[in-house]
Amino acid sequence: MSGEMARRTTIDDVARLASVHKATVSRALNAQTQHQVNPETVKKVKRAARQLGYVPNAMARGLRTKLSMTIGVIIPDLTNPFFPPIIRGIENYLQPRGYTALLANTDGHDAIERAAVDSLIERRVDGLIVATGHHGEQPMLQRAYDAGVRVVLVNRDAGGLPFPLVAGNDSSGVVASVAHLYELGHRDIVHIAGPLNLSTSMVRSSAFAEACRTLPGTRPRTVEAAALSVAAGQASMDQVLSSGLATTAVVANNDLVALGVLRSLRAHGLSCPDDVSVVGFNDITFAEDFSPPLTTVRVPTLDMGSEAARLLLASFASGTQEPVSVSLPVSLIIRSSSGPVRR
Amino acid sequence: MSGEMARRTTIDDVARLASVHKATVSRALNAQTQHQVNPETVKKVKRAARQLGYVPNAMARGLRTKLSMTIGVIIPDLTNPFFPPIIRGIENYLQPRGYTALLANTDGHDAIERAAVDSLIERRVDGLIVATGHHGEQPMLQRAYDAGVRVVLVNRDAGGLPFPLVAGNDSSGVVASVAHLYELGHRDIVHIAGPLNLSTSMVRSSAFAEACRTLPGTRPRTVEAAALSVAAGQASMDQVLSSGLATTAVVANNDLVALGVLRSLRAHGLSCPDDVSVVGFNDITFAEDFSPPLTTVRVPTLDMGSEAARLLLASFASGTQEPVSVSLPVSLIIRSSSGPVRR
DNA sequence: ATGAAAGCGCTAACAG
DNA sequence: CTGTTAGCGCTTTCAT
Repeated sequence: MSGEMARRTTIDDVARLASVHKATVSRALNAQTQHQVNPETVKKVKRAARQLGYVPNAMARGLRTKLSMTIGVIIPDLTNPFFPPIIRGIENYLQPRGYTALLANTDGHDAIERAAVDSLIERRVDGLIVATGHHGEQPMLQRAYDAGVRVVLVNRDAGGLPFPLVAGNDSSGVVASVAHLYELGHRDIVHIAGPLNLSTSMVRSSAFAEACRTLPGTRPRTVEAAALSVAAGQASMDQVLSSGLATTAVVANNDLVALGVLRSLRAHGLSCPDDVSVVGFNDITFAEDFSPPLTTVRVPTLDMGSEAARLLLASFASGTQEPVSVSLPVSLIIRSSSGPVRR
Repeated sequence: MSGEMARRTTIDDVARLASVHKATVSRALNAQTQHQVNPETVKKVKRAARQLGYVPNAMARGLRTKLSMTIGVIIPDLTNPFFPPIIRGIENYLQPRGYTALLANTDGHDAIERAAVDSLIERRVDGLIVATGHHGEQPMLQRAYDAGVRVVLVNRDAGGLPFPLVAGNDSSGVVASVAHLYELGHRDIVHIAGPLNLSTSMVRSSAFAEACRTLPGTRPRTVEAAALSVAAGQASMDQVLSSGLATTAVVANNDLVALGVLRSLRAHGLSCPDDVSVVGFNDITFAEDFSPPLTTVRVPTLDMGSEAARLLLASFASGTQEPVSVSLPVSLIIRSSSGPVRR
């Protein structure tokens, strides 16, 4: 109806109403520089700003300061309950420090990730927190880094890139899982690994093999799931069951895969844990509500997020970035999906 | 180590390398204006841009064009599996059209939402998709609208504001739930409503009351949960059970609340559905994996998201915004948490 | 088909 | 303590 959209009020409008120069308005409205302005003037300026509903233009400011006060966060799959708490941890750290997180969801698709990184660089994010690390993306992240964008990896490492990584201590989690099953009498243990281009899959499957090696009498086996999804986990377990080989316990790469295992077991008329014990990884929300409640490894997701953010902002302050790796402790949560081996 | 961060390459750098004026570079690199440039020149410019790794500065462009090509998306709770699919629906529509979604998570907290909206307006988002609608936020959204930001609401309506709304047909879902329980012989049905400042809570609890009114012999009751969370659902059900009043079925405001009900039942040594049947709402991921698998109302979340985005972009094109409301069909998904009333 | 010039809204020297 | 000036990187008239 109104036809024209009213022009947004600018710093000049505020300056005019307050009868000062726009530079003074800028100083008065900025916490950093406010002290260089007469308190009376500050009050006058703020009143004018409020009266006009003035909201500074972040694009103009960023263009001038070469700072966007924005951090790009790249997530492989928002529908995996593992990631939202990490995001919250990141935001918890960022928000009080004046930074905003710009989320990009890649669906695990490489082309989407490329486009996302481009879009983030266009917006001149000051840094990047990347949860999609995998082997084969060197060029993309390297380009980001060359563009002056600091990078911190979270959860997953990226092959050969000298970026800091914040992750849970995956090995110790897997070792604890295997030991738990061993104590319950299990010897025929299958590991359903994730795609092996992910560092977490590699680390966990190595830890699995190593743990079994130290435990006498185990007959370990490893199967690689096609993806980190419920469907892929179910398909892998279907395959394990139809192989005919004895299997009394499963260590899954993560909870989604474990859930797929649970579904497969049910579809085959098998009981968990009476026929097969299952252990997951991550302790996602709802893991305790599955049928049966899932034994799994709890990872401190909130801390992972905030620690990654902390490392990133610290690298702004120091100007340098050392590839320190932070390893956070994990703990085995024993629920009902694991039990004594059937005799 | 390197001390200085290399200056980002600008359009002038590209112009110099290609031996043309920066205006020509701008035209050559922009799909809209590319046709006004000699094809040879375009090729030359693109080669230079690639060689320098040139990435245009979105802040500079936005400052000039007064378009950020960015849509703010305000979500109450990212850890609720109901919302990620909506976000994906939004992104699916936005991305191919050159827009980027800027996510803001409010944790259902009003102050955080206010800060988020401010931050989005500072960044000059072209529009807002709001999933946190509730009574009492008029000033905030009104301010956004006055600032030239178009708004579309999704899932929840906001009291009295003339913004388009995209939602599921909640009434029909509740009616179907109640009818389902009625057919199973249930008469003592409790509705655990969400906080009544949410439109969805109001709509669903009215529909519940109305449905029971048309069904002879029902003894309906309604309890209001303190929040839309598992914990609040569990607390409400604890309260219902300790009231001593007969209850054979529960219609929960959403799946999180329903999950809390399941936990409460288990804690009280009651069986679902043998002692009490439970119906949820939304059909979140994992609802089928709960113990027992949850009977619930499926809402087309992906479609809700993309439809909201479509409406928003349409309002840019038309220049006007009519408060059309889109109501999407829902369907009752019957699983194992509902069964015949115990006799 | 290309170049020249102006300006989006802001902050940061530099004066005074 | 405040005003002046310049310029961040881009697009868009307006010329030519």
